[in-house]
Amino acid sequence: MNAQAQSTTKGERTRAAILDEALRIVSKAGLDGLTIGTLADATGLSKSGLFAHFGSREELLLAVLAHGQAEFGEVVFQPAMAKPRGLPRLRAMFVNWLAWTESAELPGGCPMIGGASEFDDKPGPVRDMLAGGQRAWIETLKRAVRQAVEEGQLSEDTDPEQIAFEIFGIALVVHHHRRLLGYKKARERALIALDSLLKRYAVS
Amino acid sequence: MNAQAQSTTKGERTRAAILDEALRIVSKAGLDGLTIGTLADATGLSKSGLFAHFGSREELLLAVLAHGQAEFGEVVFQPAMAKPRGLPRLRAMFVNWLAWTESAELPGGCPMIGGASEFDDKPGPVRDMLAGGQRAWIETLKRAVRQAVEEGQLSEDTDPEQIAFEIFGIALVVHHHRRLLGYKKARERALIALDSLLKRYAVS
DNA sequence: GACTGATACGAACGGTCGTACTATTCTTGT
DNA sequence: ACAAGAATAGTACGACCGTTCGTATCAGTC
Repeated sequence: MNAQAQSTTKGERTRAAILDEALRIVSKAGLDGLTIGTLADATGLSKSGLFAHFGSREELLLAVLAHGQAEFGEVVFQPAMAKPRGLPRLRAMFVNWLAWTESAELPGGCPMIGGASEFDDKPGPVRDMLAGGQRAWIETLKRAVRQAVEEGQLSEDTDPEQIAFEIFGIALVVHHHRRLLGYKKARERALIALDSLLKRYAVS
Repeated sequence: MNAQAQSTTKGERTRAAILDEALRIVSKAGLDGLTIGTLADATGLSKSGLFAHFGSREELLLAVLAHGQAEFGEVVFQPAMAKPRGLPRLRAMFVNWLAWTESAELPGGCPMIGGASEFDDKPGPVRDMLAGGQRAWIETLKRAVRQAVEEGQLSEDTDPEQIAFEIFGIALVVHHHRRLLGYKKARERALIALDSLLKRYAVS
C-alpha cells in the first residue's frame, strides 16, 4: 500500500500512488465520492494528467477496487493462511477482517463494504467486480469451515454456508455500528458472537 | 405511503407525494443519488417548484429520512407491538424488518441502511438523524429482549445488547447478500440464525 | 544532435448540480 | 366572483462533473 520500490517505470509508480490515495478517499467518501478533480488535488496531479492513467472514470473505479481487493488479500487472507487449517485459520480470517475494516489506512472503513450498498442497484462492471470479490471471500470462508469439519473441530452436520453467512453478518454489523454509531464495544461483541456461533457447531 | 386523503392543503399533498417518490429513489440510488432534478422529473414538477417545498437539499434529505422512519414505524414496529410481549414480539420485529427491506415500495432496499454507509463519514444533521433512528431501533430491540427475560422466555443472564447487536448483523447480511449477490436463501438462513441465537439464551 | 514515446499540464467543452430570484398559475376563503 | 395568498413555473447563476484536445517536458535511441 505504500509507494513500492524502484525497478518499475515512472508511470507505474505514479499510478500506484494514485490508487493508494484513491483507496483512502473511497474509504471515506465512497465510490461515488471519488472524483477526478479531488483525486487530482489529493495526488498533486492535474485532472488531465491523472485521467490519462485510466482513460475513464469507470476504469479508475475498477482499478481502485482491484487495488483494494489485492490489499485485502495481503492483509486479511494471506496471514490467515499461515495459521493451521480449520478453526485457527477461520478465526484469523475473521480477526484480520475486523482489523482491516478499522485499519489506519482506511479511515472510512472497508471500501468494498461501502461500495456494496452504493452499487447494489447499479448493474455494470463495477458491481460485477464487487460481487465477484465478495463471492470469492465467502467461498474462502466456507472452505475454512469445511476444513474445520475435516479436522474434527466442527461436527459433521455443520453447514458451511450458514456459518459463512452469519460471520459475514457479524462483520457487517461491526462495520455499521462502529462507523455510524461510534459503538466502541463492537469488536468485543463480535468476538463473543463468533465464539458462540462456532460453539453451536463444535463436536460434542 | 400512498397519496393520502383530502382534508389537507394542496401543498401538503404534493409534498407527501414528493416524499413517497423520493423514498423510492433513495432506496435505489442512495441519498447521494437523490438529486433535485431527477426528483422533479419523477414527480412531474419543475426543479424550482419542487425546491420551494423544502428550501434546501439537506432539508429535503431530512424530510425523506423522517418519512422513511415514520413508515418503518408503521410497517415494522407497530404491527409487532400487536404481538404478545417477549419472544413473539421480538420475532415479529425481526420478520417485519426483513419484509420491509424487501418491500415492493423499496425497490433498492432499506434507505436507512443504505444511507448509513453513505453518511457514516459525513458529520452533520443527516448523519445525526440516521444514527438517532438506528439507535432508537436498537433500544427497541433491547427492550423486547428484556421483556422476553421478564416473561421467563430467556435466561436471566441474557445480555440484551449482545442479542440486539447480533440481530442487527443478521438483518444487514440479509440486505447485503440479497441486494448485491442476489442470494435467494438469505431469508431462510436469517431465520435459522435468529432461532439458534435465541436458543443460546433460552431458559434451560 | 534530431527523433520518439511516455508523462503530465492547462484550457475548454457540454452537462448537471444546488440555489436564487421573478413571474405566473392555481386554490381557497369570503 | 373575486381578491389574497399559496403553489408552481421560468430563468439565470456559479460551481463542479467527466472528458477531450493541444502542448510542454523529459528520457532514451538512433
